[in-house]
Parts: sequence; structure tokens; C-alpha cells
Amino acid sequence: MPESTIQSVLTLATLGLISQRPMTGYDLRKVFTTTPMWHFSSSPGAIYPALQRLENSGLIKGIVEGQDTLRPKRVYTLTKDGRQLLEQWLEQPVTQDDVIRRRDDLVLRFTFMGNILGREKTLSYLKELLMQLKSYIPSLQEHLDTARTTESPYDAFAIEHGIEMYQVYIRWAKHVIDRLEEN
Amino acid sequence: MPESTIQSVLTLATLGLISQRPMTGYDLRKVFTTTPMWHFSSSPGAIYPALQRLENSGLIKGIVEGQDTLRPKRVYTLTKDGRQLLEQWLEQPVTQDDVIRRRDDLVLRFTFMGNILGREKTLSYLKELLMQLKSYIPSLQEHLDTARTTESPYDAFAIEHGIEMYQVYIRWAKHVIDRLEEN
DNA sequence: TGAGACATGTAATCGGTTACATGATTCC
DNA sequence: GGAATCATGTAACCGATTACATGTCTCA
Repeated sequence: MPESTIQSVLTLATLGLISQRPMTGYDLRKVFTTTPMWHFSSSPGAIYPALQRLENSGLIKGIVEGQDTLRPKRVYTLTKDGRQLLEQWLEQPVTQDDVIRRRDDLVLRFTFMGNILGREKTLSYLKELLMQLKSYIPSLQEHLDTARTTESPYDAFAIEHGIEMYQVYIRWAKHVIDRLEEN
Repeated sequence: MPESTIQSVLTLATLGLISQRPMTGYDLRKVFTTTPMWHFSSSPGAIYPALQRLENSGLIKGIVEGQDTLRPKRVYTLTKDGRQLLEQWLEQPVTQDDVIRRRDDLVLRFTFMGNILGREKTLSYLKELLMQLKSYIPSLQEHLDTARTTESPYDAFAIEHGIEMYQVYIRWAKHVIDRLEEN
């Protein structure tokens, strides 16, 4: 049972990536600079300390490859505890707070979920997500109404932006659910 | 000329809000808990230190109201330096990095911009934003193609999510431009 | 008289940013 | 021989989170 308090998105993303295949710090940096996961920091000052923390917490294990050569590298794999923590994160219920403050993390969780928890759990995750997204919109709508009556046109535009974002999010989730249910 | 290095979104948002009307720390907390700006932290441990930093940098000035009473409060207003820094932030060109890593900040900037820089500058801001948004999509499209050919369906879904988000962002920006140009 | 809103702080901890630092290997 | 890529780190700084802490005012 991992008792660590590690929960930053970067470490969770790292854990997820390492779960897909063993990786070095350099590999991670490449993912964070060359794939759409580039909204994560790829600076060595973020990644190497993160890997050290994960290893110290027993969530990953580094094996040195090419120890005899002049350019050895540290390849990390998940430990059982690491896998467990990752699953714990993925199985967390979707909260209103997630939908408001951690919109992007929810997509990240989805991405790892398919391979790790399977199709069924991914489907219920998406349905839960869908519910939370839907239940958030009315409050935005209310604020839009007040912004309109108080004549703050810029505020109103900004809130419209938010509403539209959540609406496509919902449409996307429905679409993915349909696709996954088609088999 | 403010030489401070203050640039966290929270402090910039604070500066923007105080520019609209003088505010206390408590007022800010209320905004951050009761309006769609609730994705900002409203914890006293974030706000009060931020206000102190802003005041120490000479960007805002606190005046104690009700000093004689038992519940005095500190009302902050922008200083000239504060206003200048705020304008500097708002006038910054929209970069690719903004569009990737600071999507939300861009909307925040838009919100303050109307009142502070006026309609013309807001329009050019939106057009700049539009360009950057458009120029970002092709790279996502490419990654979508590779994800599809390598049979990573979950990755592909996630990238589709991103593309759709940017597409509505673009639609929104166009819509607002049209509205503002109608006068 | 008690609940809830008003009002402001501090301290420990943690992690990300920025900048610095070093060296090997590969390929032209 | 030089550029690009491979590969890994450290240190100072800063700001956000969490938890703790305190007290007033208003209204039912």
C-alpha cells in the first residue's frame, strides 16, 4: 500500500507513461516536447527531481543500462505500488472540482484508462464525466444572464466561451461513448 | 517603470480585478469563489501573501478603512506602476506558447482588455489570437493521423478532443470579432 | 445566543521555473 | 571539427496548497 502523498499531475503523467513502456528521463522529455502532451513541462529541473521522488517513494524502479559504457542511462519501470497508485488515481470519482479546475487532467486520465482499466471502466468513467459536465453548465448560464443584464459585454463573452467549451466537451464525451459501445 | 518580476496568473488577475474597483482581500476571495473565476484559488494562504507582494512591489496601495473600529479592512487600489504592468501584460503579443500552455489566461486577458485598452486594441488582440489558434491545429491534426495509423484509439480520441476545443475557440473568437465590429 | 458572513493573517511543505553545468555520441 | 542529439543532473527562488489561527459583526 503506497502511503505517499504524490499527486502532482506531472508525476501522475510520468507514472502513466512509464506504465506504457519503460522510459528514461530523456524519453519523458521527448514525449513532453514532441507530442500533444507538450503542455507539460519538459525541463530537466522538473523531470529528474520528479523521477527521484517517485523512486524514493517506491513507485518506480530505475535500472542502469550500459553501466560499463561512458553514457549509461537510467530506465524506469513501474513497481506494484506504482501501478496501484496509478489505478487509484484513474478510479477516482469525477468531481465537480475536477471539471472546473482540472479539465485537462480528466482527458489525461481517459487516455491512460483504456489500456489500464479496460473498456468497461472507461465507459463508466465517461458517463460520470458526462454527468458532471452537464451539471456544471446551468451555473455558468446564470452568470451569463447576470453579466448580460449588468451590461458587462466582455464578461458575457468570456462566459459564453466557457459554456461553449463545456458543450463541445459534452459532445466529445457522448461521441466517444457511442464509439466504445459500438465495440 | 516597475522592475518587478511578478507574473503569476493569480497576481495578474488580482491586478485586473482591482483595476475595475478598489478591493479588499476578502472581496477578492468572494470573486474567486462565487463567479466563474472560481478556477483560481481563493485560499487566504494564496491571496493575502499575493496582496503583500503586490504592495511591496509598489503595484497596489492598501488603505485601511475603519481604523478606529474593531474590524478594520485594507482596501487596495492600483498605483501607476500597477496600471502600467497590467497594461504591459495585456499588450503582450499572443504567442504559440500562450495558445498551448495558457489557453485560459488568454480569455482572462480578453476580459480585462475591453475596459482598459479599448475596443480597437481588443479587436487586434482577438485577430492575433485567431491566427495563433489556427496555426496550431495542423500539428494536432498530424498527431491525430499518426495516432490513428498506430492504432492507439484512446490517444486518437484525446487528440480529437483537443482539436475540437481549438475549433470552438476559433469560432468564438470570430463571433466576438464580428460583434465588436458591428459596433 | 448562536450561525453565518466578514476579515485577515501565518507556517510548513512541496513542486515547478529558470539558469547553470557537464559530458558523450553521431553524423556530416 | 562542429552541430545536433543523447543524457543527467543541481541550486536558488518563488508561489500555491494545506492547515492552523483569531476575532468581529449582524441578524434571526
